[in-house]
Amino acid sequence: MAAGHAEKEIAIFNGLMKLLRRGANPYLIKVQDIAEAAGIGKGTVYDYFASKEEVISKAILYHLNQELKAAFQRIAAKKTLREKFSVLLDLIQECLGDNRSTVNLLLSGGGLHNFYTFLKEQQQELAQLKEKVLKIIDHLLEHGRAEKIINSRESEFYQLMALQGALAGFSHFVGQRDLYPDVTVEEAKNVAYKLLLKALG
Amino acid sequence: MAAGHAEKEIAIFNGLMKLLRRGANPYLIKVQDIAEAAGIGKGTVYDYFASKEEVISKAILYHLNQELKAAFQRIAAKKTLREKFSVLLDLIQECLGDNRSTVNLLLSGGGLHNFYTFLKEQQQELAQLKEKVLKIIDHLLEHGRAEKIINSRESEFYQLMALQGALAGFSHFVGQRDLYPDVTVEEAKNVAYKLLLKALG
Amino acid sequence: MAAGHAEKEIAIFNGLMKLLRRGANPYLIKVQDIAEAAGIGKGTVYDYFASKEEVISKAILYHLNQELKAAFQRIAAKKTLREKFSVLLDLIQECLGDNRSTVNLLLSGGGLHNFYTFLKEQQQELAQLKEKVLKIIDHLLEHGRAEKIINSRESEFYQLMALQGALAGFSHFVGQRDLYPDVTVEEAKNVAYKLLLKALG
Amino acid sequence: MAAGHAEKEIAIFNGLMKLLRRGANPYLIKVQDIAEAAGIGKGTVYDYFASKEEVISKAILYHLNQELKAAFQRIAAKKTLREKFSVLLDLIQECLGDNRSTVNLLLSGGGLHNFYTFLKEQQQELAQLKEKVLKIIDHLLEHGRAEKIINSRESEFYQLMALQGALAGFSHFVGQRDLYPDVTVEEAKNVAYKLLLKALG
DNA sequence: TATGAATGAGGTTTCATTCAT
DNA sequence: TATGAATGAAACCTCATTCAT
Repeated sequence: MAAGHAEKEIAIFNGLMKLLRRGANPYLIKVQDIAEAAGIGKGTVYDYFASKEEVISKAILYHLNQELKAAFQRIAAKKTLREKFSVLLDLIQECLGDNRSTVNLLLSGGGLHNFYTFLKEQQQELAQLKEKVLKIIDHLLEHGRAEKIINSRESEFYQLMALQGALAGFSHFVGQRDLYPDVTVEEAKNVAYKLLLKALG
Repeated sequence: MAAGHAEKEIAIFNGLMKLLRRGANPYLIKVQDIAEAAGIGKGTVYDYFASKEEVISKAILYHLNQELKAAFQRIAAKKTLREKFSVLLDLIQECLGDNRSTVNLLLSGGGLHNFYTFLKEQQQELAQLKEKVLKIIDHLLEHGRAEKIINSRESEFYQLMALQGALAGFSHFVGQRDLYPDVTVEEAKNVAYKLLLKALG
Repeated sequence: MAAGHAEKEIAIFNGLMKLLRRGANPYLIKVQDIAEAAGIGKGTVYDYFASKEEVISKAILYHLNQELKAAFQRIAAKKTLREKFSVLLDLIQECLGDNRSTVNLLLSGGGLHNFYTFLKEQQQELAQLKEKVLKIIDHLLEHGRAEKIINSRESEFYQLMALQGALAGFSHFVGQRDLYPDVTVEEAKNVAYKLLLKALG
Repeated sequence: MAAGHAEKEIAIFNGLMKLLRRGANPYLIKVQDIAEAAGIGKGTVYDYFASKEEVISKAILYHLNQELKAAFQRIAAKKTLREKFSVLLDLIQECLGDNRSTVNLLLSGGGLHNFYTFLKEQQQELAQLKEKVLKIIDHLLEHGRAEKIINSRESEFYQLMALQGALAGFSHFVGQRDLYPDVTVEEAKNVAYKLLLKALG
């Protein structure tokens, strides 16, 4: 995916993400909007994509891939589980700061096609993404086990659910800040880590 | 909300939910579809609602209210935290069985307006819903404390996040069953409860 | 026309005229509006008329007939040409005071079907109206001749055009008062009479 | 107004006028009709105008402007009042020949918004038109005074009403030819001129 | 290759008319 | 007889897509 994208395609992807980050609803975006955001003509969009649905789907997937790759690098760069987890929480916060991010939906039960139905036509890409997410999760769990912070008595499924739970708890906090006016992000991060340790320690 | 709805309104609400439960995307539903699903004429829809967006928004909110009320009753009917929690997990599973349920979105960070943008015009109703959800959460936590299963040393925020986390972990399992072909629902429920206890016990 | 109208019909006619006098555009009036103005149900309108167009057409004609009958009586009641002409000008002014009167259109070249296309389906009634208007005109001219104010040297056509002209001049004044802020109605009436005399004296 | 109109706009204006001259009622014209008359697609209409009402209003005003400009030129080209007045009567006749002309409404008391309600949203253009009409009237009166055919003893208002009256008398004749089967257009024109002279000579 | 003017299918909405009560 | 809830035909308008330039 990294390769094989024409310069114009990237411009379109970037334009579209600008729109989505600005809070635009993918179902309500017009081809006109996409062309404008990319700084190209409306017809040009169709020189690179077969339909509006395809542009939007591919743009979302392209950027998710980018974000996940960057995410993995930022996480891998840290040495300890605590730091890695902290970076992951930061990433979640950054993404949820986007009005309707994409990453947060990966975490929820709904999955990405709840975000944009037509993504389900991109099964292959979706599978790749899922794998990338799992790779990150696995990376964390493995590290935790290596550090002896996570004990290996529990099943892999249990460990996964524990991690998901800690992340989802934090996601919920970020998404509903108004419910917790007195809680700082730092506190919430600590709580999430504490939950992780209690579950897996 | 329960009261004050004409018979036809309810018919429209029910028809619409039938569509949504069948996996229809609210953004792609046509007024024609709504009328057909309700077994009425297209024009009749406009005798009761001002626009398509209004019908869909109000139908979603109406049914969420119903579901939450029923949920609370089913939960309240149980005596122990373990049973209450189990019922809540069952509810989540039932809802996520719906192709794109509504309840699961309440749990995710995104919130309901990620499900249907135009809901944000129904602020009042949305606030009511949020309160109902919190009431359920509170009910569980209180019971847990009364049963001495949940200790009161941790902050309320911590308790909330722990519960959210356990629920979200299970939601993730239900939404991504294909990732865990060997795990039964019963096992997943047990894991979720175990997570809850470890976090709050 | 005077007879043969059910009480409800009259109510509908009166309601409609209330709307028209209020400035409503006959093309934009809804059956709902008509029913409301008449204080009856929408369905009832169709117990008395075959279509919306028919109601409106017949209402207009009914009221024009009434107005013309009253007009003739008011004019006939006066003794001298001067007085009769003055009353006619008063009538014109009253009618034009109505936002979009009907009488003024009789005077213009366009004719009544410029006011409401569907009137042309009521040929018979329209002919009756035209005759009533001519009767009034003739009544004035005859009186003028009897009073020796109008000389009989000129052709009947000439006399008609002269009268029409004087009336139209005044109509124009009434319809475009803003063009003549310094001219009083009384002055305009005098000018109109002067024009008549000059033309026919 | 002549300038600043895209080629397509003019095509739409011309198509619409074709419809109106053919006797179409502006309230009953469909966007489809407009597009067909202009030989373009339905959507294209909306590339140039915001709504059906706007197209129709602007088309009417555009053509009235054109007609009035041409009218003024034809009148100004003549040397004597008699000839100028004769040309004006010819113009009236030509316009009234159109089933529901526009010019005739300028002459009647009703004014243009009786022709098409939505014109009243184009106040600026309407004012321009009124001025053009007055300019023509003034041009005639001035010439008459210069030729000593019109004496200057009477007030300007009187002169205006006299001219309006003569024109309206003729308009009435043209609009109601069936009432005067034995009168030729030439005779009617002579009568109108005679009325003018009697009133103003 | 890139464009945006043009298109018309298809959507939402209105409202005259019907008909069960 | 009188009603107004219900209907769906038909209107307006949008916007994805095409294609001549």
